[in-house]
Amino acid sequence: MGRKPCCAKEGLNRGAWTAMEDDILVSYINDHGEGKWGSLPKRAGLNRCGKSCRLRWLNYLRPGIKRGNISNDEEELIVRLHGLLGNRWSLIAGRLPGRTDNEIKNYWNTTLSKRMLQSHGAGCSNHPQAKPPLPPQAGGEAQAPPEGTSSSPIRTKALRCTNTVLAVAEGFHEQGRAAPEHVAEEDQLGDCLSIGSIDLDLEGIELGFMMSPWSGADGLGGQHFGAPGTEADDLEELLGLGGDGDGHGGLGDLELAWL
DNA sequence: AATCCACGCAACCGCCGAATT
DNA sequence: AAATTCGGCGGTTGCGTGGAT
Repeated sequence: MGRKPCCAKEGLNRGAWTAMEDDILVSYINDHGEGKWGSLPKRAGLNRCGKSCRLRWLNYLRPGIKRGNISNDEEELIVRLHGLLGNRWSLIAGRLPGRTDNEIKNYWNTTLSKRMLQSHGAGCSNHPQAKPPLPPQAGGEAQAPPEGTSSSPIRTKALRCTNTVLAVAEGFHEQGRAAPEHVAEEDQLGDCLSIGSIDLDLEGIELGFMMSPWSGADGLGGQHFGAPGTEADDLEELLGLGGDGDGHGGLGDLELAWL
């Protein structure tokens, strides 16, 4: 119900994109902008599925894409963010301007996961096969915070932070938001920080996730938020979610703890 | 020189939530 | 309010390439 039939089974081109297809897609999007992926192939004259067009554009053709040569800073950030967020590739990619979720996912699966295994052994909780921190449905409720409490999960929606937003412990509320959609919803942290040249924002990090046992047990990032087993209340206080809603000092502490 | 194998990457698939009708 | 469509995400697959045998 509510699901459109798969468009990829009706004689459409599949597999690797040709240079001509790329040209058509790029010129069309340059003229008409992104969006309307479902009807784009028809309008652009491409014999491709809309999803395929979107993927090609986002992962390869979009301006500003960095390809290859992931720097040490970026790699370190990926490891840290993966420790915090798990396999939320789009969320991680949102913190790495110019990088795509697909690239980061591939990089993790091919390079970093092996390194993690080597350096942490087979039991490493950051292995990609590790369970996601918060199973969305009923089975995972045991780990989820109780409903109706101030620690209900914050929605995780990847938001790009391509604009430089420098937020330090002092006065970050006055700093500009990176994008209109960053205008705070009440359940979002809505804060950015910067590591070197890499901008971060903490929007959408699930509190429940950060409290999940495996994210901080032996991983590479979670423990920076506090010792494993940190009480939810402590984290709420740390994040300023349970108090007066200001969250000012807590986030400052958080940043310091993380960095 | 030929074959095999492992690796990296691009692309596909299925599902889900948001938006729209 | 329910049904439908759209956009996006994460997992997986398959192909091309380079190194080893």
